[in-house]
Amino acid sequence: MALRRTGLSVTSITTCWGPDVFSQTAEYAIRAMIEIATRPDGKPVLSADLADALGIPPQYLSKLLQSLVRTRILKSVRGRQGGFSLVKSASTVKLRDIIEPFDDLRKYEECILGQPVCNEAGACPLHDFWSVVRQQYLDELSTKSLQDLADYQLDKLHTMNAGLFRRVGAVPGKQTVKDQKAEQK
Amino acid sequence: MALRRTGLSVTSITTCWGPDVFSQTAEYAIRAMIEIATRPDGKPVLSADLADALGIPPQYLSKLLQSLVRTRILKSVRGRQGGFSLVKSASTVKLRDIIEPFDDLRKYEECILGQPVCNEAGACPLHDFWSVVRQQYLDELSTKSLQDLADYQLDKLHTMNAGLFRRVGAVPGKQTVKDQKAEQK
DNA sequence: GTACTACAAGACCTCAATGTCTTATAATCC
DNA sequence: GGATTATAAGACATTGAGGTCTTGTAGTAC
Repeated sequence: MALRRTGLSVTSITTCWGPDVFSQTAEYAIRAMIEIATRPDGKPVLSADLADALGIPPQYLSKLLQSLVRTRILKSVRGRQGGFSLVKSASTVKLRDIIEPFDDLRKYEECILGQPVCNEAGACPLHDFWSVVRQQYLDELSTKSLQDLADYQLDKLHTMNAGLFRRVGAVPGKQTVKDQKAEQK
Repeated sequence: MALRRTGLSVTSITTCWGPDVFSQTAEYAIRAMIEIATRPDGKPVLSADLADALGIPPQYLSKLLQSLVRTRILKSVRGRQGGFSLVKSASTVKLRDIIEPFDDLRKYEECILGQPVCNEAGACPLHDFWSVVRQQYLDELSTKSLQDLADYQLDKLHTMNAGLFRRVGAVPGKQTVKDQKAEQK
């Protein structure tokens, strides 16, 4: 399964790393939104703090959050006491709202085998199977809210206050970027 | 959803085209295998003929098929009367066998949200949902055989002898690359 | 109003999947 | 055995997602 290289070139077809449900960008967005939603108070969160807590490249996260500001599910405040915060309640933000700015869901309307026409009238061999799975996925995106995700995450953290997660930003006493800078002085 | 470009660079995060179930390469492989399996006789099929019938870049398809020869689900014969053909019966070739050389299915063991640990003990907010969908998908890969896919395809072609498919290679009288060359002379 | 802080935004870099080009090699027909 | 046909395989080109760097701009504290 590993790449087989001889000299400078690839002998066989380069092995790809397989399918992703979300793009890397969308995955970052989901995790960041959950993190923001689980912060106890509604205070704006610094992009750098989020990046630090979640292990996401800071600059990249910043641009990503700006995109979400543009789609009106986040707002940003500049200057001191600034940062990113939710525009509306987490329960009204659906998973789909977070993903759509990055992953084109129209992809799911296309045939899984790339046939130009694939519907009930003329389907590809995997149509029946895929149409079921696809619908489950799309339903989940439209149904599940940010609140649901945040609740789940908080519940987990409380019941098993453990070191299983790298992300502990929601835990009181978490060291922020600001704290670290203060220490260095 | 479209790319927003100003001058040479991209203003916002480049919009990705979303998730793919199969990589492009694996998709090609599946379609090629179905095509080979639906050829009436067991005669070897030319790579160029397949590429032509399926609209796949010929050289790329050639390399891809060579990979499948290496994994022993295809065999190739050089020279005249040569081409690619199945090693064993289509009913013993599972969808998984076709995909695995290209798409790393271990990807499906990982967390959909990229958390280092995500199992029953400590799950991400989407774990319950995703573990169901994932299993359905993996089951389909392990269960469905090339014969199933070929039967489905042949059935469709017979019942609705229509112009809905670009691929008509299984239809008797199909013009092959060889035919075209003959015409040009 | 000046210094500071934090978001905003475009240019640029990297890498892997995908696709193309060219040459080598093997099998068959005559 | 020589011409022909078709696979084999490495080198090279392309493209877009992901990621970094640098500079600009806006808001706040004092």
